Order: sequence, then C-alpha cells, then structure tokens
Amino acid sequence: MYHYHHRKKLHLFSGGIYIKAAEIRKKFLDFFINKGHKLVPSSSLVPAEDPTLLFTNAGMNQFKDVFEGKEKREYSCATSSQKCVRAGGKHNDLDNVGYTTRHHTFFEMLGNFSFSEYFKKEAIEYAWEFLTKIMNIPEERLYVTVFREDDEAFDIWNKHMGIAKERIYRFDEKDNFWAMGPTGPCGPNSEIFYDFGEEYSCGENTCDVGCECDRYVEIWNLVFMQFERSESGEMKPLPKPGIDTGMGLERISAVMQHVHSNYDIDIFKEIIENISQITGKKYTHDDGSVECVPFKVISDHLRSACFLISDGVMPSNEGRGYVLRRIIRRAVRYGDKLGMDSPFIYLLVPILSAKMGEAYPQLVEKEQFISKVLQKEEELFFSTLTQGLKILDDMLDRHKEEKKDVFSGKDAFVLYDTYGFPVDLTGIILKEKRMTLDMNEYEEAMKEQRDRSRQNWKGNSLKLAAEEYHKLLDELGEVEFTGYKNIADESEVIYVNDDSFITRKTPFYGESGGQVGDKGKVLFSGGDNLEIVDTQKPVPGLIVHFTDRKVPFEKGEKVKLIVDEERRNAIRRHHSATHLLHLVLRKNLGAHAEQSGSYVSEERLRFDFKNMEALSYDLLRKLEKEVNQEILKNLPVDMGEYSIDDARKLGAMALFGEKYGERVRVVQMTESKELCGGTHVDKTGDIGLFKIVSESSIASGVRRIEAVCGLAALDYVNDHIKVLDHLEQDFKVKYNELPARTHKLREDIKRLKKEIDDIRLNSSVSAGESKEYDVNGIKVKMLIKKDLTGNIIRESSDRLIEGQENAVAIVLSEVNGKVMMVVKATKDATKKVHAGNLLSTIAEKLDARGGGKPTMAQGGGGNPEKIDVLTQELPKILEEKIV
RNA sequence: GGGGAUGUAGCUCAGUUGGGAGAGCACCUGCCUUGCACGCAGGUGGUCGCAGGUUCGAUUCCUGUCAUCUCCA
Repeated sequence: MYHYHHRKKLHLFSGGIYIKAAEIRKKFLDFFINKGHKLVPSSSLVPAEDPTLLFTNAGMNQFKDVFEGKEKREYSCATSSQKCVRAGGKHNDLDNVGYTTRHHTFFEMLGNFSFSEYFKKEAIEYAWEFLTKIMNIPEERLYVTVFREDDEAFDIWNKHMGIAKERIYRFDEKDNFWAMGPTGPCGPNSEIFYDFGEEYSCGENTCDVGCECDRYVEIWNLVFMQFERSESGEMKPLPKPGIDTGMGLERISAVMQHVHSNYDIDIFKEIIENISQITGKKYTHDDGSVECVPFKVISDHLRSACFLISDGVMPSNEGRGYVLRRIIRRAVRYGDKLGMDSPFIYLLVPILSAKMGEAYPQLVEKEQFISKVLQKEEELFFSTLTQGLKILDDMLDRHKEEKKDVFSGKDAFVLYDTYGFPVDLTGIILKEKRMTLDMNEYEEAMKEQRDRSRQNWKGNSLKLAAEEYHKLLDELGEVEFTGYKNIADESEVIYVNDDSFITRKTPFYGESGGQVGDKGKVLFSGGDNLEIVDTQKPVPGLIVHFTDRKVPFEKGEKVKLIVDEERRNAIRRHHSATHLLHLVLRKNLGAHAEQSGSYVSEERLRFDFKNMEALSYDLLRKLEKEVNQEILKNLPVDMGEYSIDDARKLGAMALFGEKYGERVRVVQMTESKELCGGTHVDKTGDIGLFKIVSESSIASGVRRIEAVCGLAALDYVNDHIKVLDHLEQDFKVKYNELPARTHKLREDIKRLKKEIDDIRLNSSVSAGESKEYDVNGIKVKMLIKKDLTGNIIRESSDRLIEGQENAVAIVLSEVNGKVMMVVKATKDATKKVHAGNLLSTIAEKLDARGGGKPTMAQGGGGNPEKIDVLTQELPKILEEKIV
C-alpha cells in the first residue's frame, strides 16, 4: 500500500478520486481529440534538424516551424503527450533532481496546440473544463495568473469564466511572457496553479501564488503566441496567432493521486520499490529527507537514460552523448550512497519497460539493447573510479612526503578534469585520512577552464551559407526534381553563379540522404555542352549543378540536362541494397540495429548502424546471403508518395534525425518499407550481386558495413579471384590448399632465419676472424666482417666477451656502402674505458658518427674505405682511450 | 568548439637524460601431481596507434593525424 493516505484529510479534495498517470494521459488526449484536435505522437527526444536544441524539452518543439509559418500541416490544431528531457544546454535541471519534489530530467508534457484555429478564449475554456469537469478538481483549489498587460486574458477569466478577481494574478514578463528566443514568435501566457494546502506553505506572510515554496504549484501553462519580435526588439502582431500549452503529466498525476511529491506517483512507485529490493535499503515515501534523494535521482535518471538510448543517443564524450553519460554517472554515484559498488542500474530496465512500454513501445523493442548499453557504461565508470583512486593514492603519497595536510585544489581538479574522478568523492576520501581540501584553489582552476572554453567559442560559419541558400530558395521557389522518371530533361536556367547554376526543373539528383549527387552534361545553345561534375542540395527544395568551368550561358537560357545514366544506375543499385541490408540486419540483430548514417555512390555503399559488438565472419556471410536472397526474389520496387500520416500507418521506417515534409516518398521492396527520397532500382533483381567488403567500428555502439553491388561487386570478386589464380600457379596447388601451404612456408622461413642467424653468428665469432689486443690490462677483441645485420653485430659483440672480465669487443661491418659498428665493454672494464668515447673516436676516423653508454655504444654511416686505415691506427687509439 | 590524459604481446601494464622490446595473466609443449588461481621447465606471440621530421640510430625528442578516456562550453 502506498502512503498518500497517511496524509492529512485536508489534502484530499472533495470527490477526489485516484487516477493513474496512464489514465490521465489517455483522458487528456481523448478530451482534445473530441474537441477536434489531431492526435500527434511524441517526437523523438533528439530534435529533427534543430541544432540549437540539445534535446526535445517541450511539447511544442515539433511544431516550431508550424508556428513560425515555415511549415504547413494538414490539421490546424493538435494534441500530444511529448517525452521531454531537461539536462544540459539552456534548460538544465540535472543538478536539482533528487533535492526537490518536482524536478526531473525526464518528463512527459501534455499539450494542446492551435495553429490559428482558435485563440485565448477557447484555450482557457478547454483547460478549465478539463481540470474541473474531467479531473474534477474543485475550483477553490485553483488560481490563475496572466501577463500584467494582457487585459484580454484577464477579462476572459474574470467575465467569461466567472473567476473572482482575487483569484487572478497579474505578473511581469519574467513569469508570464513567453518567447522562443531573442527573436521570433512570442506572447503573453496564462498559468493555472494548484493549491496543495496550507501545510505546505513556507509560513511567510507574503506566501501567495507565485511564492517559491511548495504550496502553490503551476500545473498548466497556456501560451498565447500573438507577436513576432524583430531584431530591433519591435513587436509586430502575428497575422495568425496560435496557442501552445503544456501540462506536466507527473505534476497533474501528483494532484490526482493526492500526493505532494511527483516521486510518489504510480509511475515511480514500482521503480523505486525495485531499487529498494536491489539495494536492500528501505523507502517509504518522499518525505524530503536526505535518505530519499538517491531513490529519486536513480528513478529519474533511469527514465531519461533509457528513453535517450531508445531514441538513438549513445554515451560518448561530446554533445548529447556526453549529457547521457553524465546522467548515468550521476545515478551510479547515488547508487554508491545506497551501498552499490557494481553495476545495477541496468537491472531496472525491465521494470521501466513494463511500466511505460505500452505508451512507448520502443522501450520494449529495445529493452535488451538499452540494458546492455547501461551495463557497459556503468562498468566503464567503475573502471574510471578505480583508475582515479590509484592516481589519488600517488598524489596522497606526495602530500605525505611534503608533510602537507591540506590537499591541493589543483590536484583535485586534475583528478576531476583529466580522469573524471568526482570531487565530492575526493573530499570523502580526504576526510577519512583527516585531511582537508583547498576548495578555493579548485574553484579557481575550474573557473580558468570555463573562461578558456568560452573564449574559444566560434560561430557556425556553415549556417551562414545555409542562410544564403534559404534566401535564394525564397527568391526562386522550389526546383522540381524529375529524375525519378527521367534521365534527361529540358528546362530554363533561373540562376547562374560562376561554376554553378540552377534550373526550374532537373533530372539531376542533388546530394542528400547519403546518396551522392549526379554527374552528367548540359546541352545549351547551338549544341554546345558542358560537364556537370557534381550536384548538391544545400537546402531542401534547391538543386544546384556544379560544372568543371565557368558557366558560359546566362539566366533565361533553355538547356538540356542529361544525367550520366550508367553511373546513376550503379548508384541506384547501391542505394536499394542499403534498404535490404537494413532489413536483414534488423531481422538478425534485433530492432536496435537501426541505421545511423549511410553513404551511397556508384562504387560502393557504406551503412552505419547501432550495435554493441563486432559482427562475426560467419554472421557477415549469413547477412550477405540473405540480402542476395531478397534480391533474387526480383520483386518490383514501389515508390509512392504519401502523407506523413499514411506513411506511418503503412509502417514505414523514418530515419533518425531526419525531417520530412507533409508529403513523403515511401520506398517498398520485399518486406522493407522506408521513407526515402533517393533513387532506386525498378526490381530488386536489378541490384545484381551483393558483396560485403568490410565491417568495422566507427564510434562506440556504432558499426559500419561496406559493400558493393552489381558490376562493382563483380570487379571486387574478380580482383580477389585473380590473386588466388596467381597464387595457385605460383605455389602449384589448388586454392583451398593455399592456407596450409603458406602456413608451412612461414614456419620454414622462421626456422631457416634462425638457423642462418646462428650460423652467421657462430662463424663470425669463431676464432681466427677476430683480432686481439692487450692494452693496459684490458683484452680487446675486434671483428670486421661484411654484410652483417644490426642484430648480428650486437650479438657478436656480446659473444666475443661473454663471461670474460676486463674485456672490450669492437665489431665493424660494411653494409650498403655504410659502416655499422658496436663497441661493448664488460662492466669491470668501464673503470678504464668508456665504450661511447671509444666508439666516437673510431667513428671519427671513418667519417661516421655514434655514441652510447659506458658499456655499450653504436654508430654508423661514414666511409667504409677508411676501415683499413683504421685497423692500422687502432693500437694507438686503444692506448689513448684505455688508461 | 576548447583544455588535459592515454595508445607497447590476446588481457593488465612496466620501460629512468635516444643505443640490444619486458613482467604478470592467458595460450602451446613437456614433466610433476589426484585438486580446486596446482607446481616446475621450455616455448609461441609485438609495424611500441598512424604519417612525417631531427639523428649514424627514435618506443623514447619535435610536428601533424587518428582512436579512446575525461572536463568545460
């Protein structure tokens, strides 16, 4: 039994019934569907084509372009339950989670949206009806706020809805004016607050709606988008004002379940019970104590981590992946507080997927994959901690030597900055050793790091170019692509710039969706022609041809565009093959193995997909075979245009991070259905042979397969067979005996090499070949022999004086017109001679150079012809150097 | 985008002003032995991340590059 019924009676509003979160979500969506709204599914947590946004953090994200008028939809009002993440970037709640009753990194936002279908009056009516009639919340529990200058909204609440003036609060811009950014659509908003009751008040006299304390909680925000702010700050009324609202599912659930903390609602209940089971630590309800913090942190972070992974984010050291990593690590750190010293968060994935899988099926679909990613990341963090502990130990030793009992803040920073070892952990360990940490020094180092990062911030120059093309698109309008059916077409030139031009329509495919741009030629006045070397699609709707020299014709010219057909066909084969490969991969590896990038050219295809481990040789052959089986079905490829909704109904797969317009192309071949704007073969059989060339890793959790099709595959296979044929002739064996043969050869070579080395060594060291001198009690042995290898020279010098006392070996050899030499001295001989000095003297005589340690020196270069002179002078040199 | 760290045998890592590439574990062979990380002896295995440069000579110094880790934005 849960604990909301321990709360004071006062907290239960009259007639209040308990409603589960899933039910609230359904009631909300049904409510707005009945009001004529289009039900729109939650978009991915990774915003499509919005680099300014790290994660989807509000219900309206996916409608941003619609509000700005850049995009049109088939419906004029919509409702959704949107998954959101606030961690990293501008809205960052990461560090607050666990210490409050309402902060989450992951939450669901219920919303209704109007694109000029209705405005303030209806939005207010709907909200009030839902809260008071559907949810049955007594009006006396509710308060509303409006923007100070928004009399219109005030009047609707007061006169039209009959809400007493005292219950309507007017606030400033800070609280009740909403803007997407410094410029763009914006407007006043109106918020609805729920009063949890006096016992949650901070007790101050000033406590009222808007107080920071926990009594009055904002549950619904209605944004009236009615202005457009220009760069000068001027506000112009929007021709088509809109409505954007948001109600946090967790908050409204807390209200409807009569609990004060979001963490006490049903969604969290079982997750937290599970954490309690695994850790063996008790949890009753969120009473605001420190004991509750780890449970809240872990349950929250579990949700954000799992949802992010299911949307294709992988832990990494930059961008979105880095935020995910930090979320997971923070959860692990709080697990430590519950006594966990090994991976455990991944064990919670099944309960989450059971709890939320119905609303979000991809959680169930990818359950195992999510689990694996989490486990791996947890393990990685534990090894990071182990490494950090080792380094901290070294640092502590140094502090001990220097007799310091205040630990250097710089060292603590290095530990954190370079090795990812958390400072708080450093602090805890220092406490055990009765040391303190110089936090000021630490903070200073941190500040320096921040400043450095900020200074080096540069704007995105790429975006500028895109903006220019956007302007061009506005001027020229969209270019029609006729290349799905035609390979050649006639059209009018509408733009020329140096070596590029644009036509009204074109059969040339501009590089996009991983498919390279077409090549070909353009015929213009008088039968002249020009090579087109590349075609680009800088922004959707614009296709730009690039030529190999300055464009000789002008705007207005009628030209004939002819695509290099053979090349295009090769590209089509490779592109269609990626779809079949994608299909087969998902069949064999699971739903997680989705595409995360591809590249298609006339020569080959590259396909990146998510998977945690390398694919075995045998599996690759199996995949290859299955793709070829799909090809051999020789089924027609269907490329139809659908509305995005119909495409979804068909079950077509949309690519991660891609954004599609209202009308989309769906490519269907055998069982594969994908949204894709590329060019494809007519029948799968046209692909010809499909052959995998390589499989590799490109990032953690992402693998890459490269393959070739059609004639390119034939070339690939033949190149390999050619080598085999050649080897068969060389070795006089069948190709299947080659491995055994080469293996034996390698063994033979290894054995023979060793034998040769031994023979050379023995023969060179054998008596008679070396000269001996006795100088001042040191026995000197010198060996001169042509064509010794470096190794033999060293070995020989070793052998010459092996086991002897007061001995020096000199070995010289002429190799490739140069001299190589080694001087080696026994340890006792170094009292009288320095091998390095002796060698450099000898080297000087040969115009060579070299040096080394007292016992061993090497040198080389110089002039071998002087070796004879050297041998004559050697006794004298030795007399000088050995004293 | 910026800073720091690492990259040496299948794994974990050593390598001291640039001068013969090492240890432990794993693997193979032989011996020993009824034990549970058996012991002993021997052995296989490395383009010292990659590419330039300096040098007679670079795992070591310099430059660039890639990968991984880590912090900041």
